[in-house]
Amino acid sequence: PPPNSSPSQGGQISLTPYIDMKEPTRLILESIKENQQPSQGPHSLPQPVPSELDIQHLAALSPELDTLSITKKVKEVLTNNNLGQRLFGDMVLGLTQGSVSDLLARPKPWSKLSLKGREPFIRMQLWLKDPQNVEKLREIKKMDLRACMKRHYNSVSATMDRDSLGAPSDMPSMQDPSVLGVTKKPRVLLSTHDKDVLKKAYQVEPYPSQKTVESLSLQLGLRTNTVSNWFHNYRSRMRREVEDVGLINVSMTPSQNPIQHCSLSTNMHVVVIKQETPELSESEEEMTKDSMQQSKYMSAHLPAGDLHTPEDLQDEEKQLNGLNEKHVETTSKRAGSQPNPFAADSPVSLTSEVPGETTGLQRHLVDSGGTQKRSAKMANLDNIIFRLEQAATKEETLEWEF
DNA sequence: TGCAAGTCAATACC
DNA sequence: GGTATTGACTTGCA
Repeated sequence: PPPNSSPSQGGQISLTPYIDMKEPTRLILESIKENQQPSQGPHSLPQPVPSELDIQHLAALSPELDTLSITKKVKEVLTNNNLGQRLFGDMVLGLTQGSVSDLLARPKPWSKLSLKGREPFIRMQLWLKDPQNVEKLREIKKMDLRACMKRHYNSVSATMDRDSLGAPSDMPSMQDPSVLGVTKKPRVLLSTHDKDVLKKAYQVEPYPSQKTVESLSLQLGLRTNTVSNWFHNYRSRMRREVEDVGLINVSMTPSQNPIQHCSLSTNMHVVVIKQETPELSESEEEMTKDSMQQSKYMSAHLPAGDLHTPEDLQDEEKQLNGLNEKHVETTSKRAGSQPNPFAADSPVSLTSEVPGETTGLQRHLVDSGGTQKRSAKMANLDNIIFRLEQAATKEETLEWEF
């Protein structure tokens, strides 16, 4: 990394925009600003090749990019041209296949990314804008293939040479870490039972004390580090899942998405059940997206306090099993469009700022027709809003079923 | 010191 | 063989 900047987190890059910036960076930034949506076509002009420092400049100075559409486009181009994630990761992003897969499948919204986290998206955007992007990768792929074949040929002949010299045929290759005196630590594979126990412990205590970690590691026969790592990873992945909800639902039709089960905070679950309507009109699909985006918004603003009690958690599985019945019951109980006592002053109010007026979402529903089904949905949405806001003010706990 | 964010890389899965 | 998942690790921050 360059001496005057830090690649990750917290805006440590202390650069003066547009003053010290090298010419290529300025040109690239201008081109990103010009068109924030990814584009690819014959009219694109060749880009200057950005350096590592340029990328960091861009991450710091770039306007907001649409990470979802960037990854969507990248996936499309890679798939259409039969280019693998490994190749793309190696040659374009400087990341491994697993990281590329993760990034493409679960892009974080731009605003949630650290400077370092933004770099791959800058690289993707620049790659998409490069008119020769596919050709370049294809060429590299061909060369790679040839190199592989050459390596294979060499290794075969080397084996034959060894054999002819009387060397053991099972002699380890120099790539083998054991040859270099490095003993590879075998990967820990947690059993389903282990994971179940850890998940249950997480529900009760997402940030376990040292004592809890030790007791869990004893109980499961794992190293304390493994238990701690599991909690770190699980928290991080749960958070990401929450962020995904909005992004994923934008591109997913309700028919593809019968049940949404996600944690809204580290210890709070939301279960959204698709209503059994055979077909949804465009406006109704929009409504589903809207409500999920609202959930996403809320999730980012909800308190991280412990909203579960251990007693409730014991019944979690039962509750999940009986969701359909509960859903009907809850919906019908609240179907009377219950007034929301927190609407006016809640810091995360989703309802109209003017009391008595309908929200944009409500208007949307009214505009799209006044059928009974829509009324039920409106009531259901009221219920969602009401409960989200209750949770935001910590006045209601536990599982939410909509 | 504990945490989040980002990533690697082994393994599972299709 | 390509992609997805996930335990482990590094880095930087508060």
